[in-house]
Amino acid sequence: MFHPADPYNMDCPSRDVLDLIGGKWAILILCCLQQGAVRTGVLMRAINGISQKMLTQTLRDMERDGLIERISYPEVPPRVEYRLTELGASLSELARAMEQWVVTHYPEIMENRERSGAEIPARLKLS
Amino acid sequence: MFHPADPYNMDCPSRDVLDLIGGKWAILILCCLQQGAVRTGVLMRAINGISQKMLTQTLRDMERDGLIERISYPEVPPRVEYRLTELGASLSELARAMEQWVVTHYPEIMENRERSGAEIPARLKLS
DNA sequence: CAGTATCCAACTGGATACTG
DNA sequence: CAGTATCCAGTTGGATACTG
Repeated sequence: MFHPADPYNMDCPSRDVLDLIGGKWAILILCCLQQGAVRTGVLMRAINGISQKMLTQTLRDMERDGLIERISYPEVPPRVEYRLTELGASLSELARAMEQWVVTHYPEIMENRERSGAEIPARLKLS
Repeated sequence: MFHPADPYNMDCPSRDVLDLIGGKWAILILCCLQQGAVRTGVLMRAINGISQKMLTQTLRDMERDGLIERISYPEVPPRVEYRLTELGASLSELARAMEQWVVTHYPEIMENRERSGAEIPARLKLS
C-alpha cells in the first residue's frame, strides 16, 4: 500500500480515484445530487447526452467507492433514488467549484481556442 | 452560442472544457506546474506512467486553451519549458484541491471498495 | 532533448433488445 | 421505470521508429 497516497505513481490506487473523478460524467452527477436524492430518470434527463449504460456504470462506480448511496423503494414500477454520502458531499463541493470555474472561464477559453487557430480534435468534440 | 455556459447540454462547448480537465493527466500536470516553469523531461519523469504521446497531446490541448504557455529556448539540444498562464494558475488551485482531496480520502475509499466486494473494472485499473 | 508519424491491439461507449 | 446483456464501430493510447 501507499503511505501517503501518491497519485503520481501509476501503481498507487489513488490514481484510479482521480480517474473516476476525472471521468466524463462524475462531476456532473455529483453536482446534480447536491439537490438531494434524485431519481435515475431525472438524472438521465438532466445530463444531456449521457446514455443509460454510462449513467448506470458511473453510478455503480461511485456507489462502490462510497460517494453515493442507492435507495431502492419496493414498488411497482420500481423507483430508485441516489443520494450523496457524507464523503460524496465533500467531493461535490469541489465538483461544483470545477463546474463553476468552467462556466466562468469558458468564454475566455473559447477565445483562446479561436486565437490559436488549432482544430479541436474529435476527442474534445466541438458541438 | 450558449449564454451562460451549460455543461449539462452536450452541445455546449463548455462540456469539452470539462472533458479536458477531466482527462487522465491534466490535473497532475497542472499541479506539477505550480512549482513554476518545468521542462518536458521533468514532467515525463514526475508523472509516472504517462507516455510521451499523451504528455505532448495533453500539453497541446492545454496550450490551445490558454492554460499553459510553451517556452522554447533556441539551443541545441532543444530546451522547452511549460508554465501556467494566469488562467491555468487559477485552475491549478482547484486541481491541487482535487489532488489533495484524493490523497486525504483515499484510505476511506479503498475501505469502501473492499467492503463492497465488487471487482474493480479494468477501466479503473487497479495496480 | 523535444517532438512527430505510423501502426494496431485494446478498450470505450452507443444502440438495441430484453427482464423484473 | 430501472437495469442488464450483447454487439460492434469508433476511438484511444502504447510501442516503435524517425527528425531537427
